[in-house]
Amino acid sequence: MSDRYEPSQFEAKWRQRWKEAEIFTTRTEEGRPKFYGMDFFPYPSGAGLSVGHCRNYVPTDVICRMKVMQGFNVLHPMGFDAFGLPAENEAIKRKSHPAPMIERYAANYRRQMDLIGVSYDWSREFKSSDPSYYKWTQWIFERLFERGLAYRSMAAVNWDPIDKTVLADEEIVGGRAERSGALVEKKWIPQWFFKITDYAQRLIDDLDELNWPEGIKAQQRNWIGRSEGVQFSMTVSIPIHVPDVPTAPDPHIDLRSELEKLQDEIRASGFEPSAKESTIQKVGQIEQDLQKAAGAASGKKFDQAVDAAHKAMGKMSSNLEDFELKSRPNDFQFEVFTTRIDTIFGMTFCVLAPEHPLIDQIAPLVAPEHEQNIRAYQLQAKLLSDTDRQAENREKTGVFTGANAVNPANGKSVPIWIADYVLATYGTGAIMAVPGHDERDYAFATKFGISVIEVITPGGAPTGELPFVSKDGVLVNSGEYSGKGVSEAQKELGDWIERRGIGKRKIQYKLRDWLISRQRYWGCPIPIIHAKDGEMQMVPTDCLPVELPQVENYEPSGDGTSPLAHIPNFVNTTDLDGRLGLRETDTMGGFACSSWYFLRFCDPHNFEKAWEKNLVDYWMPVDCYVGGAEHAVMHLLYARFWTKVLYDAGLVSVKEPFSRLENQGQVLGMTPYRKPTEAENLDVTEEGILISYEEAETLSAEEVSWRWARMSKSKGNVVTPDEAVEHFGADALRLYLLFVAPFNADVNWSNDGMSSQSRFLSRLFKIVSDVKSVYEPRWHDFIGFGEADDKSRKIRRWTHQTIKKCTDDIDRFSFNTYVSTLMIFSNNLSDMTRDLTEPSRPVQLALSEAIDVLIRLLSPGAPHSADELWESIGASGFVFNAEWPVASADLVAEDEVTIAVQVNGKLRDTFTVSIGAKEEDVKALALASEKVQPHLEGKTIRKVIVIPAKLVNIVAN
RNA sequence: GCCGGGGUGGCGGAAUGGUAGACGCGGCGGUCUCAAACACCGUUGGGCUAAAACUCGUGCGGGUUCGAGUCCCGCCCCCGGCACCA
Repeated sequence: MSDRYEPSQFEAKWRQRWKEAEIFTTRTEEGRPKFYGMDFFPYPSGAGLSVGHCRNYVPTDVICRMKVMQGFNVLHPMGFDAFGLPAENEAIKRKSHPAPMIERYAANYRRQMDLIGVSYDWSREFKSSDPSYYKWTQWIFERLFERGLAYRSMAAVNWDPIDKTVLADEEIVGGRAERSGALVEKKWIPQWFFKITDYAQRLIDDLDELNWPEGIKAQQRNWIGRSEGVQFSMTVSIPIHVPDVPTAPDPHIDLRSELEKLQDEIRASGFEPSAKESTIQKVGQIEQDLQKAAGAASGKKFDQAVDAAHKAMGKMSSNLEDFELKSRPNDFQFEVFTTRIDTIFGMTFCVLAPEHPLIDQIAPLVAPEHEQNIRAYQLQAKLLSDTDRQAENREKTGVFTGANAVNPANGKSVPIWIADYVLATYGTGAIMAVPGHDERDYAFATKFGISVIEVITPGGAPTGELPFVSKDGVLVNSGEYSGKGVSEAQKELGDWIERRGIGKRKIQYKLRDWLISRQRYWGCPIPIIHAKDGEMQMVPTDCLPVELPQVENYEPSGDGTSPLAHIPNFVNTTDLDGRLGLRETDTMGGFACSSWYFLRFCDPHNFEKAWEKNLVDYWMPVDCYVGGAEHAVMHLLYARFWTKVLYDAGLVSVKEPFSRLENQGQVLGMTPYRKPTEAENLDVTEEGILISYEEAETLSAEEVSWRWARMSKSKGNVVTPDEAVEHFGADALRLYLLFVAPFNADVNWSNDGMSSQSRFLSRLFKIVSDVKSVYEPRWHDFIGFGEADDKSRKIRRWTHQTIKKCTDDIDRFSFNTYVSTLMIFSNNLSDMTRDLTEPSRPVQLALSEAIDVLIRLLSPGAPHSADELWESIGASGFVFNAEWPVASADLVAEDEVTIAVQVNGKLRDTFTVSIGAKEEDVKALALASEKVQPHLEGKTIRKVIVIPAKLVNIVAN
C-alpha cells in the first residue's frame, strides 16, 4: 500500500468488490432497530449529475453507512421520478420517445452515483413510469376516488400555453409556470382535483411533531393559510339615485344634507311598499320648506339653487315609483368573511370581486351610468392577466355599483363597490371594507373619497390622525361595544352575529384543491371510464394498469385535450356493464407518482398489491429524508396528504411519511457574463449576457463579470462528479462536499478545495503506514489491562473524544465538523507518530486502537480509502460490515483541565490542575497568580466564582 | 409588508451562558531543489510592541448576568419564501 492517497490505484477496485459482495443489499435482522434514510426521488435529466446533486447524496450516504455500522437495519433506496413534463419535453426536443430516453438517462445517473460510492440498495430500484409501479399509482387514485377525494369539475384553471397543459397552483410562481416560465392563462375546462382542502387542518396540526427545518414548516403553514374569522351576510339596498345638488348659501337650510337625511329615512323604512306613501309625503314636506326658505331669502343665486333642488326632488319622486316596480332588494344578500369582526363599526363600504355572481343580478337595477361602469370594469378585469392584476404596488381600481349594503351592526348603509383587489377565489369573494384599520381598504377609500372611521385606538380616545394604524387597543365609535378591548369585542360580536343568525364563525384556508390532471402523454393515465350516461367508473384493480399506449406521436395538442384523446384504440372501451364507454384521457401530474414511492421502496417487487402492510409498517416513517428546499409546498405537501388518506383508509399506520427532513444547500458555479452592447440593451437581465467559458477566455478581465449561479446545463457552469473523481478521487470529492460548508448552506464551488482533502487523506495513509509496523491486531484483547503511561492515556483520550464527536456530528448533520474532527485527530496522531521508534507496549496498543478507530470513523465519509487502509492493517472484509466504535465515557474524560482565571470577567491567566482538584485549592491558585495580582491592586475582592473544571472569576472593585 | 433563516479574521466556517476565531483555504517565513512545482515544518484577528504586557474585537444601540457570539428588548443589513388571502 502506498503512503499517499492515490485514488486511481484502489477506488474502482473497492467499488467492484462492494458490488460483487452485494454488501448494500438491505438486511433485516431480528432484534435490530431500523433506519430508513432516503434522498428525494430524482428526475433523470440528460445532463447527468452535477456535484450539486452529490451534495445531497453523499451526506445521506454518510449517515446511512454509520447506521449500518451501528447495527441498524438500514433501508437506503434509490429510484427515478421518470414520468412528467421535463422528460416529455426533452424527448420531444430530441425527437425520440421518452421511455428509452429515460432508461438511458437513469442508467447514467446510476453509473455516477456508483462512481462516488453511494451505498444504495439497487435491488429495490424502480421508475415511476414502470407499469408495475404506476399500476399502483392508479390503484391509489381509485382509493381517493372512492373516498370522494378525487373529483372532476369545471374550474378556471392555470393553463400553460408553452407546455400546453393545465398546472396546479403550487406550480405557479408569480403568475408564471415554474417550469416553462410561461405566463399562465385562465382556462375554463373540466379538470381532475384531489380534495386536499379536506386535510388542511391536519396538514397544519401535524407539522408540530415533525423534525423539519422551520422554514419549510412555515412555508407549508403559510401556503395552507389558515385564518379564523366570522362570515356573515349583508343585505343589499339599491338607493334612489341622487344627483348633485348645490349647497344653499343660507346656512340654515342645507339642501344636500336634507336630501341625505331623506335617503336615510327611506333606507330605514326597509323599502317596504307601505312606506312609499309616507316617503313621498316627506319629499313634499321638504319641497314646502324649501319654498318657504326661498320666500324668506333674496338674491338670484338662491333661486337657482332652489330650482335645482326642485328638479332633484322631482327625479327622486319618480325614481321612487320606478323602484317599486323594478326590484325587491330584500332578496339580495351576499356573504363577507372577516378576521376583524371587531372593526365592523368602521365599515364604510363593501367590495365585491369583479367575478362575484351577485353583480350580474344587481347591475340591471342600478342607475344606467353605474351599470355601464360595472360592465366596463368587469370586461377590463377579464382582459387583465393575473400577473398584471397582481403587479406590485398596483394602484387600486374599482367602480361604485350604485347599490348599497346595510351594516348589520348599526343599520347604516354603505356603498357597494367592485374592485379587483378582492379575489373571487378566496373567502366569499366579497369583503366589508374598513379603511380605518386596513391598509388596502384605506388606499382604496383615499383614492375614491370614501369616508374613514376610527374604531380602534391604543388609548381609548380617538386619535383623529389619519391613517389610523391601530390593530390592537380599545374600541371607539362602535356603539355599545365602545370601550371594550379588541379580543373581547371580537368574541362578543362573534356571539352576537351567531345569535342573530346573520352569520357564523368560520375558519378559512388559502389552500385550494390540488389540480392533478394534465393534457400530456408522458404521465400515469387516470383509471376512469366515462360511461354513456355520464357515470364515472373506476377501472377494476385486475384490469390495472391502464397502460399508456405505444404511439409515434405524442405531442400535446394544445386545444385543452390530452394527446391520448386522439387515439381511438385507447379512448374507446367498454364500461363495467359491457356498454361502450370512453376512457379518461388526461394523465396525472408527476407529483402524484412521487407521493407514495417511499412506500413502494419498502416492498418494491410486489405484484399482488401495492405493498405488504407489515413491511411498510416496519420501515415507515422515513427517518431521514434529504433533498432541496424547492419542494416545500409541492412534493412535501402532496406526499403528506396521500399518506394521511392512506392512513385513514387503514392502508398504512403512519400519519406522516417523513419524520426528519434536511435540506442541503445549493452548489453554485462560477458563471461568466458580459455587458451587453448598445444594440442589445433590450431584454437583458441585470447580470448581463450569459456567455460560455470559451467566450470568457477570449475577453479581457474587465469585460467579463463572474457571478455565482446555481449549476445548470443552460448556464454552462456544471462541474460533474466524473471530472472531479478523475482529477481528485471519489473520496476527496466526498470529503470536500462534507467539509466545504454546513450542510444546509450554499457553496461557491471551487475545485481547489478538493486538493486539501487529498492532502488530508494522504496524511492518513502516511500515519497508517508509519504505525503499521507496530500495529497489534489483537489490541482489543490487551488494551486497558496493563499499565498505562501518559502518552498512551493521551492517545486513548483523543481516540475516544473523536469517537464521541464524530458520532454526534453525523447524527446532527454537522458533517463539516465531523471531517474537521478527523483532521484534528490525524494532526495529533501524526505529531505523535512522526518519530515513532520502539513505542512502549501501552503506546503500541493505544496507537493500534487509534488507527483501527480512525479507519472506522473515516469509512462513512471516505469509504474507498477506509477499506484500502483496513486491508493494509490486515483486517478482513469491509469496514462497512465492521462495528461503529463506542466512546467510553471514562476515557473521554480529561484527567487534567485548564482553568481560566478572570478578573471581572476578563481573562488574565490560565493554569492546569488535575480533574479532581478541590475548589478551595483552585481558588487559592487563582488568587495567587502573578498575572492576576496587578489587576487586583487597590481593589477589594467582593466575590470569587469557581466553576469546576472551567474557570475562576474574581469580582473586585 | 408578512413569515423563516442568517450577520464571527482576507475567505469557507468552529464555539452545551464560561479561555472567541477550532478545522481548512489564502498569506508570510523556512526546509527540500540548480530553480520551480509538489510535499513538509513554523507562523498568521486588529492596534501598540524587539518581545511580553496591555488594549480593541462576533452588524448597531440598550439590558439581564460574576461572566454574553450565545439570553431579553429596540433597530440595521443580507439570503430564502409568500404577497391586495380581507
